[in-house]
Amino acid sequence: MPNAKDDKKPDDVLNLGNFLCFAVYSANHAFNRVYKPLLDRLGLTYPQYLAMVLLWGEDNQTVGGLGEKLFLESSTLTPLLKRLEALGLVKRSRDLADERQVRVQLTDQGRALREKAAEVPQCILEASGLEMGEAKRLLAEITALRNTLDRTGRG
Amino acid sequence: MPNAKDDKKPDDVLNLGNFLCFAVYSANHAFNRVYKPLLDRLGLTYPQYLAMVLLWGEDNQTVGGLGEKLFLESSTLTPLLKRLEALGLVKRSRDLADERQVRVQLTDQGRALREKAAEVPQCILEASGLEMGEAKRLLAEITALRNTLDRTGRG
DNA sequence: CACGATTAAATCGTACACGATACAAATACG
DNA sequence: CGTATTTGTATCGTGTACGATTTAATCGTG
Repeated sequence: MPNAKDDKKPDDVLNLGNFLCFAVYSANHAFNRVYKPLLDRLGLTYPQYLAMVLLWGEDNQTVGGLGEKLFLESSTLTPLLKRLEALGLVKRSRDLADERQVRVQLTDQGRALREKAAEVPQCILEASGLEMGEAKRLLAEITALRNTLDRTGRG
Repeated sequence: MPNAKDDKKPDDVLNLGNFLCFAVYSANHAFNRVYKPLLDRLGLTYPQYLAMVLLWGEDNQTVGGLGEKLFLESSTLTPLLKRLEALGLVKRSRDLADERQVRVQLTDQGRALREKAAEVPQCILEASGLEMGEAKRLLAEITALRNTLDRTGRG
């Protein structure tokens, strides 16, 4: 009788369906597709929406501060924020005390968009098919996974 | 004493840390960063690696077949596969029976790369900090979530 | 058999996403 | 003080990713 630890076929190891990374990768794409029609009505892309959520929570953040929370580099954020500025949702200006930093402020239009975006989270939760409790548990597990991976990826 | 269901501050709803989508989004980026140094040694990007995994499992697939498994459009896959072809890892050729389809075949070099890539999944599992059992459970939950989202995103 | 409809890839335009690099402002330190 | 180093953004090049469109091949129906 084969050992329970060794009786996997070699195919199992390289079957994409068994890749946790691929589950995450494809779930991310699936979220994107669900968000798309909702965000189209706001004129935002998904990463732009995430940046706006942060700014709605705390205005006048620096590029670096936003990048740290979003796990994004300035090479990604700078053009994204410029697009938000071109849309008239934010204003970017050098910090007077430290001119290396750029601060991002919501415009009136940017603040107003918050109302129109209010229903989005509920729509997403429904699309996930999860109860609030399940969603929170899964959220905690995936966040913990991300933090572990991130320590490896940087340490 | 406030009702347990209603005593959340409005901020809770728009706190990025409570977004399941953001957990998935950032976990995906974190996986990418862990994979990068491993895949650099193979000369592959992460999506290219996923495509190769599928081809190692079943050679001679069509572009559409790969796209269905990877949840990617031909507009994404075509250039990706052209890069794999330029690397000498695959060959692309029209299906003789149905010339609309393009079939992707591994070259000897592409097959050989499988050996060098063999240790990758184990490295990733270790980086995730999860036991095999935990990883499998999480995999199943995230896959189920993706499938639910996907039904909404398309239906 | 013909011809409109469908299908499979490819192409194009826009928007992430990152590493490498550049550059200016701020800090450290002799 | 004045220069070396560090820090915060921005820029550039490469590679996804998708929707809209195009093109060519196949299929369906008359």
